[in-house]
Amino acid sequence: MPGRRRREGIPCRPRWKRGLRLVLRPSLLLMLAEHDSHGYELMEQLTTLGFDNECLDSSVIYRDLRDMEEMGFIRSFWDEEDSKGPKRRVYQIKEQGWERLEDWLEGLDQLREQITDLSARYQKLKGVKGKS
Amino acid sequence: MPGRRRREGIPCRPRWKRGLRLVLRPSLLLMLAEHDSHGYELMEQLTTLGFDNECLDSSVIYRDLRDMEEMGFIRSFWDEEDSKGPKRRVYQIKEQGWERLEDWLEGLDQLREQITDLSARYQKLKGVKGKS
DNA sequence: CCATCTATTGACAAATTGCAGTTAGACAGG
DNA sequence: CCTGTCTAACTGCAATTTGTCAATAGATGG
Repeated sequence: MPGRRRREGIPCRPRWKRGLRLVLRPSLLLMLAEHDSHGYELMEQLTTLGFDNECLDSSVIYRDLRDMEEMGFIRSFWDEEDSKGPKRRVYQIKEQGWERLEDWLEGLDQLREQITDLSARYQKLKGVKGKS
Repeated sequence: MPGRRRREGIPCRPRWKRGLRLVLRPSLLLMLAEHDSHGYELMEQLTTLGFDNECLDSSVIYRDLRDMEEMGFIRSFWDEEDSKGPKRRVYQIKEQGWERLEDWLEGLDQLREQITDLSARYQKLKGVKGKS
């Protein structure tokens, strides 16, 4: 009945989803850059990018895809081929999507550096504390 | 009049504030781990951790400090010494704060790895596209 | 006494998220 | 035929988080 891919009643270490969400859009866009795909497949493939399926509600993925379509980064159409099961909405990256992907990755790279610095500073602090 | 540190009317490259916010709490906590401090000082020191003051409304910092106090990671008291200017609320890290800092940094490290993977996969893809 | 800098707080609209539910085709087993 | 399960996509809403603006207030310099 649920129609979604998520263990029920499990909280999923509270607020780290938030961080993961930041890379979700870029991740989806990258996968679409690799090849056209539909929501359900993307959702399953997200594990290859470090996501934990048990903790990601499928509605989030569909919603993000919709949003990205509205923003003009991707386009979609209903799958022509009769694959068994319900119809699939296949997404395809657009030129604007490539540009945005590049932007996003640049931003994420900055974030990565920030984390590196933060971590280094923490290690240094621990070193000082440890010696005293 | 404004009482806050922010250029007015400047949008600040739209959606990357969101990413920065993810490291804000850990950053504040780290700075407090280094030494006790008050909101205004912390705000100014944030540039040393890659934040852009022009893009961060001070109310955000104060709010986060308050939240962290409520969560039991830090404590605060009004500054006794008569430094000129208005009174300062000085924050101090608690034992629980050290623990949480460690947790947060661990989470951020995972995020860093995720970004690294994502980036690598993008570079690989560009390589393939370039050669064809 | 007026502007400016330091310092903190409050209030509210807008955006984001989590969670649960709905629809629906296909297929397998009893 | 009925039931359950898997695939697939979508909707609605309450709760949380965030962005932005405004208010307050001591001190200082002209």
